Order: sequence, then C-alpha cells, then structure tokens
Amino acid sequence: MRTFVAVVDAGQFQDAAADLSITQQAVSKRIAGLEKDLAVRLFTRTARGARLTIDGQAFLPHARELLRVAERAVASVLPGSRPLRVDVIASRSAASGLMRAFHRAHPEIELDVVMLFDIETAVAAIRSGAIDASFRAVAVPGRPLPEDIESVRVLDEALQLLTGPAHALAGARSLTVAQLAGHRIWMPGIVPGTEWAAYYDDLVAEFGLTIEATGPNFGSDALLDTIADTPALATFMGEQTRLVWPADHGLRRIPVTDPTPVYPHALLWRRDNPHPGMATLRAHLAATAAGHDAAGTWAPGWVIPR
Amino acid sequence: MRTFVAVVDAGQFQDAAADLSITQQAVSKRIAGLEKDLAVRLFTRTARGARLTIDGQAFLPHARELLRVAERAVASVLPGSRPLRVDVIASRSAASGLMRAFHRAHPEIELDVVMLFDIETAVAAIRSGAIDASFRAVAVPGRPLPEDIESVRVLDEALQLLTGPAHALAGARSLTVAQLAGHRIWMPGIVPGTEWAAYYDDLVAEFGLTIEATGPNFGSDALLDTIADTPALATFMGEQTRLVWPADHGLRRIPVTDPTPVYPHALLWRRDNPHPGMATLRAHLAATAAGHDAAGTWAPGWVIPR
DNA sequence: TTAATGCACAACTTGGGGTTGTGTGCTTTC
DNA sequence: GAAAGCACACAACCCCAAGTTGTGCATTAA
Repeated sequence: MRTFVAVVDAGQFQDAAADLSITQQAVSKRIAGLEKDLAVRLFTRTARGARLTIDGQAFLPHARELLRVAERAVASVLPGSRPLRVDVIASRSAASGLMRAFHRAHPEIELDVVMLFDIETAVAAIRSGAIDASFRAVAVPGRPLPEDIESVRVLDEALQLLTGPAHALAGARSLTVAQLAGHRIWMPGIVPGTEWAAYYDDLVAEFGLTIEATGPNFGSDALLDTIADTPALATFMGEQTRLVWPADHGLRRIPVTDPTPVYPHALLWRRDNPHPGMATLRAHLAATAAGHDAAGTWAPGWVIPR
Repeated sequence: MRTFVAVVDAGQFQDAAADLSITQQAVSKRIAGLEKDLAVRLFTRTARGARLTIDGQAFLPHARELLRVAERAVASVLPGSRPLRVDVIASRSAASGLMRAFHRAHPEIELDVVMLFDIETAVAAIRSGAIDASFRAVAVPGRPLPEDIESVRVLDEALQLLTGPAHALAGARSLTVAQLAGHRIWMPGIVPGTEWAAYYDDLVAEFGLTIEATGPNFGSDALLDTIADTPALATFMGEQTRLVWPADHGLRRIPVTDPTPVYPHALLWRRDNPHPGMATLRAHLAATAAGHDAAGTWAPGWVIPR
C-alpha cells in the first residue's frame, strides 16, 4: 500500500523507488504483486511514467485511509504523545456514554477507551501512566485513594427496574424500594471482587432485596431475552443504558424511589498527568456534570464523596 | 494485525493458530514481531491463554479498524459488488458537492469518486461498466450520446466573477456580460480538448470576452493569490465553489447577468446499469435537483438538453 | 536514427517467516 | 504435594518471497 501511494505521489516508479530507498525493479514487483492479488490493473504504464487506471483511482483513497489508520494504530501505543487513554467500567455504562459525548464535543482529541478489571488495577495503571484516567464509583473500602490521585464525581446514574410484560410489577409507573422486596432480581455476570458486586451486596444488605448474581454472562441479548419471557424475573439497569433490542418484547423500565438507588460515576486521574487532553476532559465533564439531588437517593457509604 | 485480532478473538495462541491454519509457534513469532516493532507488550501470557495488556486493549480497536479498511479497499476494486463509482469533473466542482450531499443522505451506500479526462473517456467507461455514472455538461458536439446511455440535467451552476479588492469592477454588486468586455479574465489550467475549454471558447465567441486560458495550473491557492493581488485580472468561478482561503484577501464574488452564464451539470449512466445504488442516486438527485430558470441564462448550444 | 527515459523480465541471493522438536512455568487433579 | 496437562517460548532447520543486479523493449525527444 505504501508503495502504491508512493508511486501515485511520485508519478512514476523510478522516483517512488528513490523515495522508498529501493530499486525500481522492486517497486515494479510490488505493484505487480498488488495488481495480481487484486486481479486488477492499477496503473497504465507509459513512456513518461505511470498513470492511475480508473480502478486505481477508486482504490487510492482507500489506500491512503489504510495508511492513516495504520499510523494511528502505531500512535495508540507510542509512549510520549499517545491518545488520551480512559478506563470505563463497561462498554454499556454511562461512563462510555460520557466519553462518546466528549468525543463528539472534541473530535480533535484522539481517544482510546479500555476496560480494567477493578479499582486497584485502575489506580495502579493511573499511577504508572499506563492510562490517563478512570471512571469508577468507589474507593477501596478501608483504603483511601493515594495522595497523588485526584477524583471528582461526574454523574449519578439512577437504577431502574427492567421487567417483561408479564411481570407482576410491569404495570407500575414507579416503585419504591420496599415494593421490590420478595421479587427475584437477576444480575448475571457480576464478577465477585468488582465494585459492582460490592454495590449490590450493599444494596441487598440495606433493603433486604433478593438479588441473584449467579450464572454466567451470556451477553446482554440473552439477559434481555430471559427477562422478557420470564414473569418471575426482573433486573436492574442504569437509566442511561440504551437498549439495543431488535423487537421490543414489551420490556418495561420502571423508576425506583424511596430512595432511588444511584450508581455514582467519578473520574480519577493523577494530579500531575501531563496529557494535554486531560484538562479538556475535566473541563468538559465539569460543564456537563449532572447528578440527582443527594436527597432521596441512595449509594453505598464507601463511594467517593461529592 | 490479522493474527493479533485472531488471538484476541480466540483468547489464546493455539486456537488462533488453528483458525489461521498455521502452527502455534508461527503465531507466537508474529505476535512477538509485532510487539517488537511497536516496542510494547500486547498480551500477558498465562497458563490459560493470552490476555490483552492495557496497551493491547488500546491497540485493538485500531487493529480492527485497519482490517475493516483493508476489506473496503479490496472491495473497491472487486468486480460484482463494488461501491458505486461516479466520475466528477473536478474535486471542487458542484458535482463533488452533490456527491458529498448524497453521501450524507445515504451513508450506507459505499461510494468511490474518480475523475476522468474527458467526455469520451467517461462514456467509454460507463459503457464498459468501469464506472457507474458521470457528471458532465455536454455531449460531444456533432456526436450524440449512444442509445444505451441515459442522461438528466441535475444542476445549473451560475458563474460569478471573482476579483481582487483593487480591481476596477470590485465595487459592483452585479455585472452584465456586456460590462465584462475588455477586462482580462484569467482561467489557467484549462486543458484543451476538455468540455471546459469548449465551454469558454463558446462563451468568448458569443459575447466577445477576453479569456486567457493559458498558463499552467499551479493550484487554486496560487490562482486566488494572483487574483487577489492583480488589479487587472479577474476569473470565473462557480457559485457553489467554496473558497478555501486562509485569510480572505478581500476577494469579491460578483454575480453576472444579462444573461447569466450557467454551467449545466448532467448525470450520465448506462440504461441497464444493475448497481443497486444507481436508483438511489437518481432518486436523490431528482429530489434535490435545482436549476436556474432557463430564462436569463446562457449555456452552449451543444449541452445536454433539459 | 539515435539517445534517453521508464518499466518489465530473468537470474541470482538472502533473510523473514514458516515448520518440527523441545523446554519451561503455571494450573489442575487426586 | 507429586504428576499430568496445558500453553507459550526458544532453537534449529528449510524454503520461498522479496530484494538485488543485469538486461531488454517500447515510447518519446532530439
């Protein structure tokens, strides 16, 4: 591809060869090989150089795009000036939504999103500089954040109950936490040791709910499928989670009150992080930060305070 | 890259090797080579397979994107189901604008834009199936379009006079063609034998203008530079042409009337072109087609009729 | 005609990238 | 806690892809 673009830019094989520091014959072979692989003639050879065929013209922008993508790929792991690297807790989480919004607002800032296992890994990665920031809800209970890590709450996400159409509570417009007692709430795929597990453990302990965190995670589709078809099962879902649901099998999202359980998202970063994108990200989040009033909401005691 | 993604998808080197029909050692070598080139560790090797490092996670979406782009590149020259391939007369022409608008309206339709030398090449390419459609203004004078080529006028683009701030006509809000007589109009880079050359030849013959089509084309920047600085020179420019002009050196765009010279853009395509995108393109253009009223405009006699 | 230019073909060489064979470290199992 | 199993790395070898040099052919310019 690089050779193809070099020939286009140079206008002839010989100059492209000089640019690439190889012989004209090598360029000729490379182009011939590419043409053979594609089963298409890319250049018309003339006595004054090489001109693109129609197929070559159509191919050219794709070739340039490929080189651009390759360059970005290399840059993504290049120490020094790599893209802003942010950890989110799950690809469907509200944090992902925040980062998508940030990307829309600042498309000029290169961005890579990763997902780390737990808060300890995230803090270690932030301190080592492997990532620039992390969206998390919590400090490790009993172990405060290190001195060099800053944090700020950026979003409180209310949990809603998700039920199928045949569920006993499907008709409710709103539910109190007390009304959930005795109903089976299914949260598969929650890995023990993560902050999600801790969150739901606290929720159960506080309000006496029945949460079944067992079972492997067969993916969000399977979960929604089961919820839709099983009258005895419901699940929790963040209010910002967008359902990708081909045929909406009558799923109901029901707000929960008295109190509203909220999942707090906070941004963590190293105080002396030099990445130029960090300031922009923090400013963006500060400008768009929204949370429920603390009154009437519930969150575990060990989350990062406002 | 393919191997990297295969390992990620398989979760371990051995299964990826099976997927790729090579040995585990070859996969190990490829990944080691990639890691060496990038000077970064992409996987942590465990006794149960390979897990992505943070760098690997950041790299992954770029790798997938690269494979997608590569696939699209190959598809762009694949006979059978390749992207819709449309010829435009210049990258700054109104036809390019129309295709950009079409792409915005129908981003799902893969599109490649090429630029052919003249109408004869374009017609031959349409007939052979090398391209699907072409934006042109004209039939070759004296030689009507072949039976199997259809055409429809889609846009009449009025020409405007472009002058620098010191030009004698710079203050005019509008000009008649008669007022242009005696002023030097400079149109560099027009290649003899093209329909542009024929257009301006006719314009000169009809109204006795002074058009200098000589001189090589040093690019639009150089042209605008000269126009801005030379009081004795002006040039024609399509009303839809967007100037990319860092500091607007006081350039003036002046409408021309009595009559308004318009450059008609027509779409040509083969009657039996089977590409599914063609119907969409024609429908889109039919819906957005706009032209000046024929009254008060001028175009050469040999253009494609409305 | 002659010279110059520019790409293709042929013969040769080399090292990247594949193979087989083996070693090492971590899990799992009883 | 020894043994078996699994998964990846290293070493040696082998071969062809991809480079090189040398040359030929077609087109253009003088």
